[in-house]
Amino acid sequence: MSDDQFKNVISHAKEYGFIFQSSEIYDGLSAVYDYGQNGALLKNNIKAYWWNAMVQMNENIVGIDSAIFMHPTTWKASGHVDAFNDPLIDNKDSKKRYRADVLIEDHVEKIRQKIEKEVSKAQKRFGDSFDRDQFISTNGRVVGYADKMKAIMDRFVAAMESDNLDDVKQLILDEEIKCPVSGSMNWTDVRQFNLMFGTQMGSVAEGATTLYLRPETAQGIFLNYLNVQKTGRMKIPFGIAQIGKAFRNEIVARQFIFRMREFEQMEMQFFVRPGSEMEWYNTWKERRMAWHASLGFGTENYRFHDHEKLAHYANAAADIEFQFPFGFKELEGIHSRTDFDLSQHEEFSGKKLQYFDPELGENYVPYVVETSIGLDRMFLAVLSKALVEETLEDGSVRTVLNVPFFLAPYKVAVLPLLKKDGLPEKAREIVDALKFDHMVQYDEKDAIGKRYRRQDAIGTPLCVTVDHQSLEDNTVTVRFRHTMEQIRIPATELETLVNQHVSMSAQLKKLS
RNA sequence: GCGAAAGUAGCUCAGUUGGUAGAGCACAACCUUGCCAAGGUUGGGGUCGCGGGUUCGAAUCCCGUCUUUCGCUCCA
Repeated sequence: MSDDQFKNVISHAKEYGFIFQSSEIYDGLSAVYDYGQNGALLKNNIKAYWWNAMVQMNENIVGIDSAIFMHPTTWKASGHVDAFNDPLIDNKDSKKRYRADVLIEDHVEKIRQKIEKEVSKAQKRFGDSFDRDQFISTNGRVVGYADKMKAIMDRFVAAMESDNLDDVKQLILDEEIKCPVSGSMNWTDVRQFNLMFGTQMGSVAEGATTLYLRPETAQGIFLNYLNVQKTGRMKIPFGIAQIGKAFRNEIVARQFIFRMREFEQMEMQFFVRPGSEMEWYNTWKERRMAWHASLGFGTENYRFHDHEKLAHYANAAADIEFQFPFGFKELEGIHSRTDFDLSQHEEFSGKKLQYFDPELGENYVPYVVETSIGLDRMFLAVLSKALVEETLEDGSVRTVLNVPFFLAPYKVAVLPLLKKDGLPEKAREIVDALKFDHMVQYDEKDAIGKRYRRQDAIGTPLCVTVDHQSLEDNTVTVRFRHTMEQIRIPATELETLVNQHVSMSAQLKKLS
């Protein structure tokens, strides 16, 4: 798919009330978006399909909804406080960005290599009688290098601890550290990006606590794992699912709703016996791929990407990548997180987070297999693949949102063929009969063909049209979005027909 | 954050060497209309992203800024 088609997706999303840029009347807020009237419905349906596939279909998976605010120690234990803080610097000539700490460490490493060079030279000279430790502590040149290394690292650590980023830059200038690409020292200031958003709880004057908006929903599950296990009498293996907002202060957030600073995750943490994690990891890879495939967008649009470089907590990780308009990108992550998180929380909280396994007769900290999908990315995946410009037999073009019926914002549109002769009243009766179970739209404006196309554009699967014959024999025509075909049925059979076509349960049956 | 491009009505866009803004579609009302973006009449909607500057006069030229897209970079 080309850039043009991606632009179509974005403008269609706005034109038909799916996605609006946040705070548009104030020129917008970078990389923040709002869901409109149709977008909210579609998003809720995606959520429901995920939630039902996880929680409703699996006896051993339960769902929770934890708070966005969490005790600040949570993020020390999880590693986010350390790993989400990088001092960054750009070289203005090469336009390359570096982590300042990496530049300095590389520089120190070069000095260390000089010491090694001196050592090996001396080793050759003295032969067997060479005493390495003594040489290092007495040779003037080597001692000078070592002192310099220590001085650089001390200064760097002191500067970082006191948040003195100006001195970090000055250190780089003093040491004449050059850009490996351009070879210049034309550096920007050092800036620190904390990827977590901070806020204050309590009065700032009286020593408020700094809280973070959670950068992932997973920790809310880990902190509640024993509560759920005990109150739900859960036996391993079991899972806890959650849908919720997470926040990351991304340096660059782009590509529409693909990478946003405020986003929504659908995560499930599956707690397993240590040693069985790889088996479950593979099981969940398969199950999650099957869930995606069930939407019918074509299996060629999905692929696994196995991670070679693993995060500090994982012993296996894979992404499910989806072919977005801008290429294959991560849609969902499946990670074997080991017992890292629970062990860290044991250590930081001083509370035991073990599970007693009655079959083995022993206590252990469970291992965790995580499935984590970005809801907004899922939304973008659905929208971008469903939006089609179809050329009809007569050469005209029809814009249609081919979303699976059970995900469509509105399920039925009820349309009086004419705006007179009692047809609107009859149509209203049908709306009133269907609205208890389904999102139904009523439309009497414009010609019937235009109304059909309007419904196509927002993905409504079924249009019910009321005509004069309807008043005589109580039959209506039903027009299907995907084929444009029409059938005439008694109005009394409408409810059954609609249920049969748009129900999510039929879809869930296919999945299991 | 750097570089490039762009920003005019809800959408897609036009707007000449600087002279007080247009089209199509969409929207609202009415008329017409028997099934796939029909026709007619009327109407609403824009301080041309925002702020400065140059000028008698700026959508147009200059500077700044915000937002978006693309590339780099980053990405648990």
